[in-house]
Amino acid sequence: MRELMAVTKALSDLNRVRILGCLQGGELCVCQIIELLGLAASTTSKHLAILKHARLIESRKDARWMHYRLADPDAPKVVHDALRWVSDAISREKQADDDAKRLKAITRIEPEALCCRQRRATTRRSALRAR
Amino acid sequence: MRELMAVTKALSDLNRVRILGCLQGGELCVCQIIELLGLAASTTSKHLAILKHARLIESRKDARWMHYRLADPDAPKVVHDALRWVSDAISREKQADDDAKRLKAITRIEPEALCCRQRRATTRRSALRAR
DNA sequence: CGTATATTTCGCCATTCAACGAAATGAGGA
DNA sequence: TCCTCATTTCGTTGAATGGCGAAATATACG
Repeated sequence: MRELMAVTKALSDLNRVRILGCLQGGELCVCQIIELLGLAASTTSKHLAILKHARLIESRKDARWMHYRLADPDAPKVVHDALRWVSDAISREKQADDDAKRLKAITRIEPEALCCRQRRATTRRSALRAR
Repeated sequence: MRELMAVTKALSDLNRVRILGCLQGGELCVCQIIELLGLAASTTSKHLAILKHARLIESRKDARWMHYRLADPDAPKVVHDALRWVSDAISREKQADDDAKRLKAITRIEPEALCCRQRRATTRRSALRAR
């Protein structure tokens, strides 16, 4: 039951469902997910941790970058079936379309440049606060 | 998306998932669900309202009694598929077994007598507090 | 009509959770 | 080794949620 509830709780947040939707197109770097959701890096990281804890997603570290992807087929049946259900459900949502479009634009930017841009944005915010 | 998130949020609570599990055996009276979960009537009613709002369950009023059952097959696809997924997942959980056993005992009591018993229990609690 | 009663609604409290920024971590590269 | 930088962890805050009892609602029965 623990496992099942971890999955349902993971699915009960819009931003987490959006993440799953976007990962259907293949694995993504954290900075790309941050950009897509428009949330703080720390918040996004937490969402990813919750999804991972439910075993809905898996991760791969590549140098400084962390990539996330949907769970492999060898995941527990509960997880696999959940993923199938939610993927199918999301695909019929307008939000998924919009996200896919935005994601397309985001993936055109090199991850390197994207992170750089995000860094500048947060630095600017800090500077504003410090005044 | 609204509809999908209503479903995932409805599924994100253990007691609500348990309710769905028990309704697989057919419709139940509210007092039977209250007895099974061991929660206050008001709390149970709220859970049922959330499940109904997500369209996972439907209700039928019979005189003073309200009966709930799983959604009919003509429910939206998201709902129907969710119900299929969660039903399958629950069926493999020990909790479902335990609940089924307890439910069997509960359904042996006439609903009339069950409500009566619950009423006495709350009255007694109120009396204790009033001292 | 008025009483009894099954369920829901309301108001409250404690807990959980999503969001943030700051600090910590850890992996490259100078 | 020290610096840079992508990501995570930590601590805090405000909003949402689950729990309860009391009151309201709605239905049957005298």
